[in-house]
Formats: sequence, structure tokens, C-alpha cells
Amino acid sequence: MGLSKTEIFTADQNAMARYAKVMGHPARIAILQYLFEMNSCICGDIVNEIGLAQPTISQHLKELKSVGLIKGNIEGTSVCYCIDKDEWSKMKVVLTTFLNQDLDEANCGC
Amino acid sequence: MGLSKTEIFTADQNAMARYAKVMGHPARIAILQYLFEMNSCICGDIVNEIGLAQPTISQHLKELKSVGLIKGNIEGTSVCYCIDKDEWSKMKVVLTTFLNQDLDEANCGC
DNA sequence: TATTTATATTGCAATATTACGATTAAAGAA
DNA sequence: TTCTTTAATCGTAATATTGCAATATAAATA
Repeated sequence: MGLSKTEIFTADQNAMARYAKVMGHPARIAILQYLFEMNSCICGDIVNEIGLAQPTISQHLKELKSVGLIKGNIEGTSVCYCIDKDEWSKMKVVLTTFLNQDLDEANCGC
Repeated sequence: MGLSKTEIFTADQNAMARYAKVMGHPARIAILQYLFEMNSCICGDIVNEIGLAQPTISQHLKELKSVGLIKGNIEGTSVCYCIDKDEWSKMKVVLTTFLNQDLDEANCGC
């Protein structure tokens, strides 16, 4: 179907999956890394940095924006993109809590 | 195209995206949580716990196995699935390093 | 051996994702 | 106003994902 059955999962599970999913593409990882590295963050620079066409980058930026991880400010004809620190912090809490689950508790006979 | 251009990204970027992608579905999050909670981890139990058909769960388990996050041991007619602690630790390092990037360094004028 | 039980695989339909050329929109420059 | 620049949107092709019914497989049991 291509359609996830989100209804049967908890809000937490869906939120975690949503964050993870948006990070589940190397171009979006690369974009986020670039935004962390650079203080200037013009969309055109991202297009030049990463070897993908402008509409493709624009689409990835849209997805990052849809979960709130980045925000864009119009500056004349160009757009300056930045990490949204509040949302990044939220994601960090959600994902690290999951990643830091105690492995010693996960013991089965296998 | 539906096909990611992995060639133009670094091994690290692709590895991160691969981990994130596999966690990018609530059913797989739910499965991992269940494997953490329970010490017994029979496939059939997972099917009962999560409201998805058996073939669907089997498919999700396959994807989790493909990145090495879980391993399955045959026990008679059933299969016992467990978290692979080594791989989980690897993922934890890769993702938390990314998540813990210094937000104060990411400053633009926006 | 035949039957049951538990899981994997196959095949398929519906939808989503990735990528890009072409076009559009909006702001600045000539 | 016209031209240029920059980024978003549209349209489309190729591929991937999600989900399940039906079937296959493999081990245990009767």
C-alpha cells in the first residue's frame, strides 16, 4: 500500500519514526551537516555543495522544514536556511532516550 | 526515480541515513521497544503485540536484520529475535555524535 | 507418515519517494 | 519596465515502501 498504519501506534512511536524518517536520506544528512558547519546558509550554496539538482534540494529542504528541523528566512531573492534549535533539541531528547535504553536489560536466551 | 544517489555522499552520511531510515517506521520502533522490554522475543509474540499481519511483521524484521540491529535464532518451529548489542552500540555512537553537534556553533543571521 | 504450528516467501495493489526538466514567482538590477 | 537571479512548484518517470492474502517451508508432534 505504501501507507503506514499510524493509528495503531502511540504518539511517541510515530514522533520518533517521523524524526528518523526525515534523517533517513543521505542528502538530508548532508544538508543538516552543512547548516551546522556554515554560518551562512543560502539555499544556492547548498545546491552547489551537494551534487543534486536545485528542485531536488528544494524538495529535501521542504521535508526538513515539515518536521520543523530547519527554518528559512527570505533575504531578497535568496533564502537563508538555519537549524531550528528548539526542534533539534526536542528531537535529540526523543532519539537519545530511545538509543540509550539499557542494553543489559535486553537479555534473551539466544 | 525512487533511487537515492548514494555515490555522491560519504560513507558516514550513507551509514547514518541507513540507520535512521530503518528506524523511520513506527512498526519497527515498536518492534525494537518490545525486544528491549521482553526477554523472550518470539516472532509470534511480536505479531500479537503489534496489530499488523504476520507477513508484514516478517518483512519489518527482515529490514531490521538487514542493518544488523536484530538477530534471529531458530528454536524449534519458532524464531527468537534479539537486539544485536554490538550493532546497537555502533548505531548509538553514529547517531548521538550527530545529534550532539554543538548548536551554539550553528549561528546565522536569520 | 500425516498433521499441526510457526515463520518466510511470493505476488500483487496502493501509495510514497527520489530525481529532474520545465515553468513560475518574486525581488533586485539595468 | 525589462532583464536577471534565486528558489519554489508542477509534471512526470523510475523505483521503493507498505500491507496483506495465499502459499511455501521446516520443524515438532500425533
